[in-house]
Amino acid sequence: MSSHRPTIVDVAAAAGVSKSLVSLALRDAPGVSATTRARIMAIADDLGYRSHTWARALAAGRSQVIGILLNDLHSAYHTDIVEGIERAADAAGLTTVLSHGQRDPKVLAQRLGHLQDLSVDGVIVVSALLSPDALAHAAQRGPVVVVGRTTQVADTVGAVWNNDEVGAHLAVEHLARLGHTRIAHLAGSHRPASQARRAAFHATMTALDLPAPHLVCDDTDTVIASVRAGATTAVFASNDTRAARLLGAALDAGISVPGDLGVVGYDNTELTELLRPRLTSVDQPRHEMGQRALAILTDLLGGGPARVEVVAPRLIVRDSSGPSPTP
Amino acid sequence: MSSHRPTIVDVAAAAGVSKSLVSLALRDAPGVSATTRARIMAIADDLGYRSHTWARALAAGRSQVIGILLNDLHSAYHTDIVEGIERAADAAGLTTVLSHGQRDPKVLAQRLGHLQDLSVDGVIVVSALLSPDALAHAAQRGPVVVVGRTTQVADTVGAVWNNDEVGAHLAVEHLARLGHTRIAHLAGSHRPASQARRAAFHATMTALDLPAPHLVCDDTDTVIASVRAGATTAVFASNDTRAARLLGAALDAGISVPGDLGVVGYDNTELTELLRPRLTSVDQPRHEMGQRALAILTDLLGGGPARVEVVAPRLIVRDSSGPSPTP
DNA sequence: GCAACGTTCTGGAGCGTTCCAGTTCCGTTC
DNA sequence: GAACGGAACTGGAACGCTCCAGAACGTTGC
Repeated sequence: MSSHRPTIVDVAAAAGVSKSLVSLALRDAPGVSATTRARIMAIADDLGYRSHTWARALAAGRSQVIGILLNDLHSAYHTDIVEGIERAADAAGLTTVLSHGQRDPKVLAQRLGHLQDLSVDGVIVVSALLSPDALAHAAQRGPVVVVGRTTQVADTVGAVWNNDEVGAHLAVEHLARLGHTRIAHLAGSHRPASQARRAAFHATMTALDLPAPHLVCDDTDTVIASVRAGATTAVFASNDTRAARLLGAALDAGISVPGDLGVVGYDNTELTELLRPRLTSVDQPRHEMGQRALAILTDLLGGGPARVEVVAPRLIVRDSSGPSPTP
Repeated sequence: MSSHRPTIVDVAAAAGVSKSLVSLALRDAPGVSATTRARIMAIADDLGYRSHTWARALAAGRSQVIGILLNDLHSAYHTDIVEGIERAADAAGLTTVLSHGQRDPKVLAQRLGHLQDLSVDGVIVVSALLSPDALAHAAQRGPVVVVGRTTQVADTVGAVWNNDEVGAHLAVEHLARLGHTRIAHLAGSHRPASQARRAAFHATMTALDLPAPHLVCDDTDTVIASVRAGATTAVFASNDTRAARLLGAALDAGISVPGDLGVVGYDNTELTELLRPRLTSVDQPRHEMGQRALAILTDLLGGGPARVEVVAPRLIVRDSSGPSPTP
């Protein structure tokens, strides 16, 4: 009645072979006859044997486990990326564990450390909040890939992000094509992705010859005031949550969307379908980004160089963007 | 230029003491003089030593890591619970790792197995999708606490959930007090929590002497049709997402909320503030639930019995519920 | 009939840590 | 000055596994 978790030694004893052979058999390694292997497998199963991941890792030097660190769990955006990673990891026979950092760079860095303490084989950071320094530092301990735009870092860190320039361009062009000329940008933080979207907003406005000044601010009230004053008829928001807040504020202010105001978000989260009007948004291919991140990581594990991949976004048109009101 | 991660042996060599002493010093164990301890600490720090969690776990038989399994990452509801758990875990000096099961009982069971393969000290399951059998089975391998209502299981599994009866009662009573008599229930799945809410809906309707029949269905269209027919003026939805869909459908159908239709959700997720009108909802004390789950788990680790705790929800009134339209 | 070979299997060392039973050293006490 | 006791420290076994060198055995070829 030993309540002990069975080990390969137990299996070996039951099968009348050495523990080494059990190890080989269970790992599908060559050098074990088919019949013996089958017998060992059956006995292991019978005993309820499960391999002890970390004992294995300790002995083998690899754990076949990768860590995923995400910004926070609240974000609908990050989770699809995680799914992409996990699907690819499953296919590659890797296990994943998650951790998250509550949107706080300090916590993120700490959790990244914890993850690496577990001696996972590598870490994928799904967050743009970690400084290049922190990433480079972590990369000294083990392979690191970041999903999310960063200012370019040490070439030891792999990265995947979407092309924010293209995304912003798609959004603004779409609004312009609907006849809007007074387009504002509801901007995000000062992180690289937001910066890029902001810069691309300006560039596109200029390229399309739309009349200056181009209103850019990070504050809903200012935008609403501008709409009321007739100085803005459409807004490109730097993400869906901001767009949702703007939508709420517009309805509160009696501004009809898309009648008086066209709105385009970014990230194509599930919010887009829950809000009314449904939100036009720029979609990042999140699953694909996750897959690519894992591919970069496995290459890194195989001794390859860290590379950066940039994927293309596309615009999903829904109800929040319509023709410009005739002036 | 050994790129090797430093071990206690390296630290011991550098400090000119035995590895045992280093181990003691780093763990703050007694039997080390203050000066030696300080010296060892300094040297460890210097070398960038970090303890190898799983080697430690292997030797000590405990890892000080607990696993958290969640339903899926998309759910705004679960994430606060996780935060509650993690905050408590931090305070208790435990590390956490997450995993999730994509809303699929099969995947959940598999991930639960993976988590236990990592030989974490215990697992908290934040999902109501796992069968009592699966939970009991997992509990044989190690301590398990579930957050979310389950039909009562083996007394080896700890549990926390909110009092759905009280929650449903609060919602219906609120609507009744506003003058609604024709209240429908937009029901959830057949899981225990939904069942309980449904049953409590009926019980409350009866207790309040509201006229039968009490419409219960899980389909938005039917509810909308009933509102159109004048047979329903208010809806208690089994969760916020369902309520959000109903809100969308109502607006699509030209039904004004709360004018023609009062809506109350459940879970008080962030959706409640993003939607218009803002959603009245029943709040579960999610942080508290997470904390309690961890408390139960640590008691379990200490050899205590598994217990079940039920916490009280409360109603948060917002804009989606207003006085009944005069008939 | 014997060497050479391939296949299957074994024993022991080692991964980084903890734990336990000692050992050493120093200050007290009688 | 011998005996004791406690604090500080050490060495080796153990945790469950992998890896490697080599043993055992049957086949093949000459």
